[in-house]
Amino acid sequence: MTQRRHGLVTIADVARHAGVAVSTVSYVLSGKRTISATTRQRVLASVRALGYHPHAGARALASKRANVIALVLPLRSGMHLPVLMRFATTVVTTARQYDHDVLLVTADEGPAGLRRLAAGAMVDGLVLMDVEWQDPRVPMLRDLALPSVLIGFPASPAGLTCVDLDFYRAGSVCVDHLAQFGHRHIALLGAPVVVYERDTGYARRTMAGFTDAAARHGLDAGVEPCEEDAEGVRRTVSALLARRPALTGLVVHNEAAVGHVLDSLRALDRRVPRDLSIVAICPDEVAVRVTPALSSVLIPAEDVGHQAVTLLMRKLEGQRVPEATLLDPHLAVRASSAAVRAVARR
Amino acid sequence: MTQRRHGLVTIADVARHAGVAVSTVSYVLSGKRTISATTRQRVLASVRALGYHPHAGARALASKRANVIALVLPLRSGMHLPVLMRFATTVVTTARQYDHDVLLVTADEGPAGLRRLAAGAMVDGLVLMDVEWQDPRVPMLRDLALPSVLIGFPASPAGLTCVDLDFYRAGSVCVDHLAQFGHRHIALLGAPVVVYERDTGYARRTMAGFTDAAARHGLDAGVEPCEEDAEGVRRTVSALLARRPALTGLVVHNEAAVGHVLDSLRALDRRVPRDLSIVAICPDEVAVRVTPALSSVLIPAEDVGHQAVTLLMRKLEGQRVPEATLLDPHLAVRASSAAVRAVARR
DNA sequence: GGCCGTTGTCGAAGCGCTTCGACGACGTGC
DNA sequence: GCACGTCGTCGAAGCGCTTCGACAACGGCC
Repeated sequence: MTQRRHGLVTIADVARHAGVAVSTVSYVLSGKRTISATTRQRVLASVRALGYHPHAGARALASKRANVIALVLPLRSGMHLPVLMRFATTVVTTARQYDHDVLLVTADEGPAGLRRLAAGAMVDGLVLMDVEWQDPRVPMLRDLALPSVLIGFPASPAGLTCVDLDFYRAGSVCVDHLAQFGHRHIALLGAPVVVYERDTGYARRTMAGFTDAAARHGLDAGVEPCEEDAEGVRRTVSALLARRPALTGLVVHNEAAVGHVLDSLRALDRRVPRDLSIVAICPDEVAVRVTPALSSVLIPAEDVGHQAVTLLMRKLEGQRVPEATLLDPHLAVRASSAAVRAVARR
Repeated sequence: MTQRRHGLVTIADVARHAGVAVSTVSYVLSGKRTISATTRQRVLASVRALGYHPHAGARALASKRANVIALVLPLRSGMHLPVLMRFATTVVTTARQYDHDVLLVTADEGPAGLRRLAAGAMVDGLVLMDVEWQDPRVPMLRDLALPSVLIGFPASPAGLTCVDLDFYRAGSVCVDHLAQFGHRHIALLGAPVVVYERDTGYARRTMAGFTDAAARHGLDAGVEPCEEDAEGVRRTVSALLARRPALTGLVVHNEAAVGHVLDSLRALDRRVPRDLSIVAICPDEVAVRVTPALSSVLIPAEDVGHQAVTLLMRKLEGQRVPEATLLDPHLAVRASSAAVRAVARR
């Protein structure tokens, strides 16, 4: 367009064009000193006329701020990709609102990778996605001197800034919903055993929320870890129904298993929601893709991503932020849950 | 670690520590001038001792190379996320091998976003993922003066650098496979009608490959566009089977529909592969997740991502690269395809 | 043995930006 | 009417790095 032959439009070009000093242009653009309205207009007009964009490297060098944050993805690939993708795009768009760009970092460079970014002043801060209970990235965070925000909770979050869905309340909300519908015998179909053994934060917290709420309502409740493959689900479900024939309500916190659960119930000739009400904790996409559509507490990818970036920006400005930010669960009632029938079947 | 109290370790620190000039350190690190072995060792030792990493901004400013490439994701969200994610991580790791980092850019800033990156010298080049037949990002690419590589083919790829699976050959390979198994009556179950209407490149090319190969083998072949929802698939499949009862081979190029296709066939009491052989063009994950596992041509996410970055790096070094890079399809034979039975059923 | 071409190193000049201190040109207050 | 802030602008000093030209030191050559 209006760019110079070879190379970029520099702030000096703008200054010349507007007939002011370089520093004046800088102050107009940053707003760090008062500039008269007339001068400001003139400068801004020149900026537009020349199509000026500051040179990121020069800015970073002089200001000691790169205006870039890193989005650090974990190595393992067990998580739900659509949700992760929504996180990522939300992080990017939110960061842009704060005039920051996003550097995509995979954890496979390990600690050295993050250290490189820090030492090279490439980024001003980090957003770590999908943080696990025992996350290898967390220890290094402490001696890195880079502001960071974690999505998910590690075992010892003291001194860090963490954001996540409030899984405890999510568990409770599901139970509350079933209780309101008159269900007295319920179960939580949870993550695979290994997840509990790994001591993963969110699974435990959901379980606690479920158990506490059930106790509060005086319900007959139990927790079933559950594998994710069709066969494993089938076994778990039929064993559960055989053992607790009075069961009428099911909370499913295992998005991979959701489809198989419905298949199994169909195979066992149990109708949803006539014989059994289901509430799931899973991404909305999963909940509406199956038949019947599931009442569910969704994973608020957009909210979490937005919150994470906002918190990080606050930290970059030197403000203090809460260590834990738990986002309220929101229950969407759909076709899979209904009032318990007056007379118990079979 | 060994970093200075406040602020970074600079090249000057290294020079002082090693007892050489700043420029000498620079030349050791870049290799752009011959340096004696002894000096080099001394400098490298100092680099390690101090934990030196060059300041990215300063380097970008002085060298006019940011050592960062942008990964541009499209706005629409119709594509297969796991594959996209594998693309992305491959791009990141490959870029790292060339000492580059990756800036994540969503297309929702539009042309202005890319222009900003170019003008601000934030990135040295672009990788555009999931390029469509009529992609709004493509026109601007031409006057942007930034090296770029596209994943996928737009309508007019002249002057650009594009990488993708060779869908024409993918279509052919599927037909060849079925023909070898003796199938004479086959069909292509393709993308939804809108995709063909949108004139999307890959769908057309697959179709052409399918049709040409079928003609070459003298097969009875037809193409069926197919919606992605369960009901639409069911309709299409039963209509197809009713219309062409002799059909024994099916090529499915519609990853979202794959599961529904199998469901429909099951409902119609057609066994796979006994009554009907299926070959799919889809990500491996999709192919092995269903029962029976599908013979399939996979989308080589890793190869494509790797190729894209490699090509971009070659362009950054001023080398010429081919405009089109088509990756060979690879057929994985699994349970869903078999020799046609000697005597046709029903 | 003087000359020249290498080889290895140095010093200094920027790259484009931010920021600090300086400094006219204004009111204001007495 | 003079000293004093305040406001708006400027010039210059870096930020940490790359790169260019210069230049000792050293052999090889006739």
